[in-house]
Amino acid sequence: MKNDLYIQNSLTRQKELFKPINEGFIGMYVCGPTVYSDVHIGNCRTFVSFDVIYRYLKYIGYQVRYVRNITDVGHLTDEGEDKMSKGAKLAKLEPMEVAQKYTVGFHDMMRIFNTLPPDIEPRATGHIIEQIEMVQQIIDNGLGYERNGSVYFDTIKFAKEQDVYGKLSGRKIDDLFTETRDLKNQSEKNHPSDFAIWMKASEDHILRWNSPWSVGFPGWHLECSAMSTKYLGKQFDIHGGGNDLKFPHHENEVAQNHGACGCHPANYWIHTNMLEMNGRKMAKSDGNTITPAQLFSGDSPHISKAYSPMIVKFFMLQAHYGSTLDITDKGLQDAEKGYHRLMEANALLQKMEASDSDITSELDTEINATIDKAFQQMSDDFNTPMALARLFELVPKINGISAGHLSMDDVNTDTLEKLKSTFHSFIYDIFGLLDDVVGGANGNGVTDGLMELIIDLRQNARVNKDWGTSDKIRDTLQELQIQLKDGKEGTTWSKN
RNA sequence: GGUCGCGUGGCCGAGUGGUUAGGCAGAGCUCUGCAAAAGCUUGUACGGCGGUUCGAAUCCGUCCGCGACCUCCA
Repeated sequence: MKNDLYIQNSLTRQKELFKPINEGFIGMYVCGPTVYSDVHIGNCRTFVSFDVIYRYLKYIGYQVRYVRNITDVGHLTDEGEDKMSKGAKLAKLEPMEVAQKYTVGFHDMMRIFNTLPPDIEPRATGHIIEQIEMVQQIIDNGLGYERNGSVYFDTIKFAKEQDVYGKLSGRKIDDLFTETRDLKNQSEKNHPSDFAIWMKASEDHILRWNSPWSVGFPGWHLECSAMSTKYLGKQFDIHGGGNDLKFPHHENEVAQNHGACGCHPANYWIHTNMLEMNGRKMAKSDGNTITPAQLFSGDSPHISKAYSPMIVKFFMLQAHYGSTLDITDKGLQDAEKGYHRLMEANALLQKMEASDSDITSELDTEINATIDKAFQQMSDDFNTPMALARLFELVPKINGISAGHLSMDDVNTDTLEKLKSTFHSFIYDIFGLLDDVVGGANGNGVTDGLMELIIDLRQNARVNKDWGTSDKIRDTLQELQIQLKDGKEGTTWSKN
């Protein structure tokens, strides 16, 4: 089952065989959210993607330390104003109040999507000392310079000394010389491509700390370098984030790590791609956006109905993390049906009893081959759509056995167990889906009991050919979003 | 303008130098009191034009279209 793992490495632009620095252990750092507003559905996709990666790494037996930060300082807007204090002024709240509010909201959303919490979730404001130390190291190594209390990273000197800057984001250093965008404090810098690692605070800047250079605050890119180094070491295995962070954030992070520690921080860089809606980038400015809450409530002009978090998650899993994914109402509707089909097949499967068979049939061979393929494809750069496709190939087999079309006698006892554990592992352990579909799955005794009673009454009516009563039960339940399914073995139910 | 990526059947979305992705939708059939669900069967494809090759949707070139990034961004 433990196939070799291959990862598409953004650093080399190649799919590479994964080899951890320390056998059996993985250090993974993922850039977390800036907590100055409600979490965006695009953020959710990124963190769902990395959750699946985290879960799979653990599933195949690694001990993983997953570090995902909370950015609560230093992330600048175009106006040069700190996002935290900007939000605070607008809402008349303390900056940390704003950070706290949206951090809690973020955690709630991550829980709703059933993602696992990271092993360490450090905050930028909790690591000011580490960041100041890193600035000092960069200065000591000759790659940082101070101007009027702010400290800048010397990208030109770094680029001349080592052929590193620009490698990750595929930027040529020459292009950096032609950068023309006009930004605040640009004149203080030796060169436009230099970036702040410590910023002197202006009078009205609320978030500020003492430092050897000025009362100020750390540059945005610094926190990730400082915290990844602190918790994972100077060199670790995987660094992840949305691909919009490649430049400048990740590129600058790499520069800082070189500047402070003289080495490249991560062996494998994983970048997730963007979520679009109706073929265009999501943007609040032109209304082409939807919030997680709107998806769950259906309260948006872009969708026709509500979609549960698990449907949205399943929809995301149908695309590879490295591809852009287009949210459309139709796409979500299709995902809903597919998700139900998978969960219902799983419910049937988990109830199946083996028939003590040890024969090797064609069906048996096919099931085993498909299972192996599913894991093999999941190990090929975490290809969730391919793994899902393999599970869907197995669904007709499960339904076929259940319907009596295929025979359980053709399935080896061991194979059935393997099939059960494969479905369970993928659905719950690896994809992190929850079952909000199949009746009885949530262990709600009262509901299950009532449903059993209703199904029993309807069955009596049907035996007596009292179609009026049986159809009334069926139609009324239908209105309550409960679907009855008459099969050979009796009637089951599920929620729509 | 620069850099990178993409263009697959009605829709979404994988993948590969020659062999079925998968989901949803469609068609036919089976089952069913009628349905639903389920099962079986089935059609439609790789942006245009060149090139490499025994063979390309898959490699190369070019054109067209789309998107992302270029110090707000997951």
